[in-house]
Amino acid sequence: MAEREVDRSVSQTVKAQLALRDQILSGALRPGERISELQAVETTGASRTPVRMALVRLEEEGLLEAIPSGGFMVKAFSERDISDSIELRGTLEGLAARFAAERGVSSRELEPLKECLAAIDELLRQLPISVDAFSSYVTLNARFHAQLTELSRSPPLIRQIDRASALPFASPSGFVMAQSALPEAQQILIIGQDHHRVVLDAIENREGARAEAVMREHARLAVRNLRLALRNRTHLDLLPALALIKTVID
Amino acid sequence: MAEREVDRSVSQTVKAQLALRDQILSGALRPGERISELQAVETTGASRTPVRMALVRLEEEGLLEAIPSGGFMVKAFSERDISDSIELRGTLEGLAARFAAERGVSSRELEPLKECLAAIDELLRQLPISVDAFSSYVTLNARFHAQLTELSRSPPLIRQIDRASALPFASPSGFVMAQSALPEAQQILIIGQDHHRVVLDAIENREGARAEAVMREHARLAVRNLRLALRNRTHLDLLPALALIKTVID
DNA sequence: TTCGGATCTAATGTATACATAACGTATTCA
DNA sequence: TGAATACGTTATGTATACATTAGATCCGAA
Repeated sequence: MAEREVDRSVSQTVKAQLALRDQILSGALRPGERISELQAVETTGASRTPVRMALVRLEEEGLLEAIPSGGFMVKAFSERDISDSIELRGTLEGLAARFAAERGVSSRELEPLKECLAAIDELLRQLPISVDAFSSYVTLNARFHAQLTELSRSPPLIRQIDRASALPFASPSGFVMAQSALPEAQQILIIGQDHHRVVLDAIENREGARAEAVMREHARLAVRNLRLALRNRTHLDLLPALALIKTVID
Repeated sequence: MAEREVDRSVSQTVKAQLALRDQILSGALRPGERISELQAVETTGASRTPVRMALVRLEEEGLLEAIPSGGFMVKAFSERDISDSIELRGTLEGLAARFAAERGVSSRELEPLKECLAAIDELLRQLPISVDAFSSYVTLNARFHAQLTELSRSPPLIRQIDRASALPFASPSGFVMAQSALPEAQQILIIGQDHHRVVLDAIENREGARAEAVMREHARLAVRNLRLALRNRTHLDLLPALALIKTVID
């Protein structure tokens, strides 16, 4: 085992999980295909025990499906599955926003959100938006959503949102990069940012229903992105986990 | 290993998972307490490998928490955690009801739901409700909720609802038995059944918003049950997973 | 030629041995 | 007497050997 540098700081289980997830998302493992443990042992460098642990975790994560006779296979997702997952995430984020609004949030807690908002404003100031700016947007957007979720101060809800966002195509920034080449891209970013602004305003004014509705609509934006990206198939390579999408017969 | 009858039809992993879950819910393992693998090996009869698999699954299920330095501990829940979990479940069921209403459901698909409804009606006809009837109600209620979830025809959503209902106190019937001794019990059952009736009507008429709102309110009924049960501490022994609730200093 | 059965192979499920890290205790020094 | 360090014990993380089961292939019979 001297052939491979083993980083002792991370557990073999985590390493195997990351490696397998990469293989799944990159398409090296095809949907419907049974994952061979022995093969995974070879590609990840971990032994069977941590590999099996990683497989169980990836199943819970939603990327794998247990085969009744034993073992796991890569899950396949339809376009409907993906849009439903996004709407699901939006519904949960809506609940988080409502909790935040109803339960009240101090201006101190709101501070980092507003900083995030201002940073995105800064990004959008210069049009047209560069690819670098898109990349920065993805980071800031993810941070905004994470912080917003935290505002609910509800550990069970935060946990569920994290789980719902674990599917790469369901995450808040899942389809942002995919639109970077689309003509509608800049408009969509501007609209999305307005959603961010409105939801903070609603939370600040303790308007629960408004905060919830806006977050739901915000997720719908991602669904629109998904549709656009699948229609204009030119930049599908920017999509994460494209390999998991059941290709419609066309 | 002749000392213990091993049923080969179920995997050791599943057996260990069931046994450990029982121990957690019955309070044999206390919240905050580290779960010793070796001890679990002795009590479950499985060896360390399946025990570890079971522990990972129970963590994903939400009953256990990973300890940073290694191993797992039993999770503790506050009253707020539980009511949030119920509201979370209600929100997801609301989404399922809305999907069903918006996407349309054939009368053939609605049939089993209506049978379930009629069976509960039959139960409620005779007042006061016996303990046996309560028990039947729990079964029928669980079936109704499961079938309703299926109506959404959304695998990702069904999956999430199942996960949200895995926590025993968050499940649709989690607090039904707890109220069996309360004076308000019969009213609550009657109201709950009306929710069932209304949500089916809404779905049949494709009224998405109405179906969603009713299911949310329906979950609120469970929250009220929780509050009532915790106030009247006489029949707390009927509660599942009571042992997991952080006792408020009183 | 096709269907059924048997055997063989290879996979997963399980058990256990080993290594490493963490925690507790005891002893020593300040 | 208290605190810090070192050592020992016990836990978890990992690797691997073994067993059992499922799937595939091949042969034979109808």
